[in-house]
Amino acid sequence: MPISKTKKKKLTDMKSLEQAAECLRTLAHPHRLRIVQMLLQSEYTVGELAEACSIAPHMASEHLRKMQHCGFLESQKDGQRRYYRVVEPHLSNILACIEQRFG
Amino acid sequence: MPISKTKKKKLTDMKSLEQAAECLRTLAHPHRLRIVQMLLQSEYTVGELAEACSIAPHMASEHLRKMQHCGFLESQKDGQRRYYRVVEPHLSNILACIEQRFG
DNA sequence: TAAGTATATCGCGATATAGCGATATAAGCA
DNA sequence: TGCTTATATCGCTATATCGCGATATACTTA
Repeated sequence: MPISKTKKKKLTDMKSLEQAAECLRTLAHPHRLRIVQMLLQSEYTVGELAEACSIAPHMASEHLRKMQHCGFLESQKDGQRRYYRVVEPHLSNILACIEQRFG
Repeated sequence: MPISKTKKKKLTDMKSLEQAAECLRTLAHPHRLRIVQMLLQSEYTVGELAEACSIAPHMASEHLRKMQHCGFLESQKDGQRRYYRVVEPHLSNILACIEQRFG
C-alpha cells in the first residue's frame, strides 16, 4: 500500500474533480496509453517508444512531456538519449482497471 | 469477478487502445466524474444530478447522453422523469482507482 | 570543427469539445 | 384545452487538442 497523506477523502470538491479530469484527459489517448503500458514494464527512450507506437519521435516527445507535466512520468538523460519511467504509483492500478475492461 | 469473454487480452492493438481512450475521454470531465460517483451509489434523475453539479438540467442531460453512448449508463422513464443508472460493471473499480489517487 | 543522431519546441491549420441560449418533445395537471 | 415541469436537441461561439513540418538544442563521433 502506498503512503496516503490523509484519510482518503471523498473526491467531491470541484478542485479535486478538475484535477482528476485533467489527468484522465492526459491518459485518454491511444498512443499515451500504449506508452504508459510499456513504461510500467521498463524504462524506455523517446525513440523506442516512438517506434513502438509507429509515430515520429517528436510526437512521442510531446506525449511524454504532457504525461510528465501531470506527474505520471519522469526522465533522466543518458548521453544523447533520455529514459522515461513511471513515477505515479497509482498509474499501475488505473491501467490494470482499464486493461480489465478493454483488454 | 465479472464474466470476461476471453482470457484477458493485452490491450496492445490499436482498436482496443482507441476504444479505451474514447471512454476515458468521456469520463475525463469534472461534472461527469461527479455524476458517475453519484450513480454508483443510487439511481438519480437528470434534475437531481444537475442540481448536485450546479449546472443547468440540459447540460446534465448532455453529459448523461455521452456516457450512455459509450456504455456506462442506461436510463428508464418514470412519468416525466428519467432515472439513470450505471450498467458498466468495471466503472466501480475505475472510479475507486481514481478516488484512491485524487480523493 | 563539421556532420550525424536523439530529443525538444514552435507555429500552423484541422478537428473536437465545452458551454449556452433557444427551441422541441413529452408528461402531468388545472 | 392550455399551463407547467422535466428532459432532450439544435445551432452557435469559444476554446482545446491533434498532428505535422520546420526548426532548435544537445550530445557524439569523425
